[in-house]
Amino acid sequence: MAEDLRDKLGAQHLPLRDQVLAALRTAIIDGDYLPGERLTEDRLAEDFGVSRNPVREALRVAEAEGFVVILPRRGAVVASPSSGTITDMFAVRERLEALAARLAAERATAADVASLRALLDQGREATQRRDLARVAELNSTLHLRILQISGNPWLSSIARSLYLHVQWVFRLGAAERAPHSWAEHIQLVDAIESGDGDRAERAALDHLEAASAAAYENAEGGYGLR
Amino acid sequence: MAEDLRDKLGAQHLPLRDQVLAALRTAIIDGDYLPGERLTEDRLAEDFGVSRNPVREALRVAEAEGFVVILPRRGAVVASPSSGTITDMFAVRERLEALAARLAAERATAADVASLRALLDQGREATQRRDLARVAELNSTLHLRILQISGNPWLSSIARSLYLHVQWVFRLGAAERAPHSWAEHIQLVDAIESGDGDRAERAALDHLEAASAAAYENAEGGYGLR
DNA sequence: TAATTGTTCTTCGTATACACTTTGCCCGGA
DNA sequence: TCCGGGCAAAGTGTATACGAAGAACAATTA
Repeated sequence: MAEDLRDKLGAQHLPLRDQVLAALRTAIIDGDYLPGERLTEDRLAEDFGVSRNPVREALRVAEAEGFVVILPRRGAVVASPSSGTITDMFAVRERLEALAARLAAERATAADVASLRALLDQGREATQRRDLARVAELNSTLHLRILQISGNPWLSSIARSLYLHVQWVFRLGAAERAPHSWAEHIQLVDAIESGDGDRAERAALDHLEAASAAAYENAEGGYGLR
Repeated sequence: MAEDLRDKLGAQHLPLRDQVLAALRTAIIDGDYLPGERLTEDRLAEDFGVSRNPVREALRVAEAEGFVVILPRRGAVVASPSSGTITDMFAVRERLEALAARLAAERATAADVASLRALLDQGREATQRRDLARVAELNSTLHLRILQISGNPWLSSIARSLYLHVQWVFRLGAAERAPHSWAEHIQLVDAIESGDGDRAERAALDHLEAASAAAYENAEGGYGLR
């Protein structure tokens, strides 16, 4: 029963509210909770096997992150990304990831570049195996790694949050984008390795432009959820 | 009108947690709570005259926003911005506000421009009265207004949060930046009115460059807090 | 001095209570 | 059938109490 989950959660040293937040985020991103769906505190508390307090705290943060909308005295619902949201998110993401690419190019150590190359290798392999889920995961890891290499915590945390949302909207809209983007990733890593900020920024912009276009294609007629 | 009613119904009641969050933010920004200062739940609850629950929820959001740091089982302390923080924040802000200026230029209605001009007028007046606090406030309002006009909610909320932090760091570092930046603001509004995105973006960048330089000057030796 | 123990302060999570709103439903009247 | 009133259920917002566990710090002991 609930104790099972609680024991599992408690075994780790993270506060329950964080566990709940993480679980809530992934549940939303994975589509377990659909946009517009009502999230009552009691239900979440039961789902996660905790009391209302950790749930409430997690909900507030989830709201700040844009995953849920909270209406006073009416409760929380899963946010409903509109098609306009895609445009807006990509407009911001474009700027931020371009900056990240530039900074990464200017600051990357040999070890940093090596870690990126390793990810590319794994990605190539996963692509050959047609393991799309793994490719998507590596894709994500690569982006986050570049953000980390940029060495700017603000940039990193903001872009990371935005990236999560993009994934969410993607998944909602349609199937995942194919490993198609991998060629662009190679360009990007090459540019970062070269240490040429301009070039890295351009590569990032190219990549995002393609990703954005893909997002639109997928989104065609895919957002009738509300 | 139906939506009017609906908005009013729920939105009328400000939950305590939101009031606490707002109060906490401004207390931190105004320096009432200094970096590194410990924020126990009991104390905050007493300070704000509420129970601990709203305080806890506000603290989680404040953490997500970067105003406090919460160490598990140890509690919350006011975040300590380092001098590196300034560089990082401005790097991000530069990109975001440049984008905001461009979008604002492309989308501003006549009424939007008029509201910006009104702010400029009030600013000029306040400057003549040497009412620095008011100038700073108008300054802030102007920036937020431009973000709003940009019509991109993501951009707006992210940049807004960043802007609050910049204010905070400023205030910590030294006295406020003078109305000196007002001339740049006029340039910015002119550019937005012209509808020329490139020009608006350039104006925003110029403005931020100057602001950034000023921040550095002020920060010289001002951040011994950690 | 260094290690150990104990005390105290807090956080973290649970549980409970209750006022107040919102929502949904039933019902009677046009 | 449709409408609106009214009523009950559901759910949030807030307060309060309590216990377990951890961290900090002082006291004690070797």
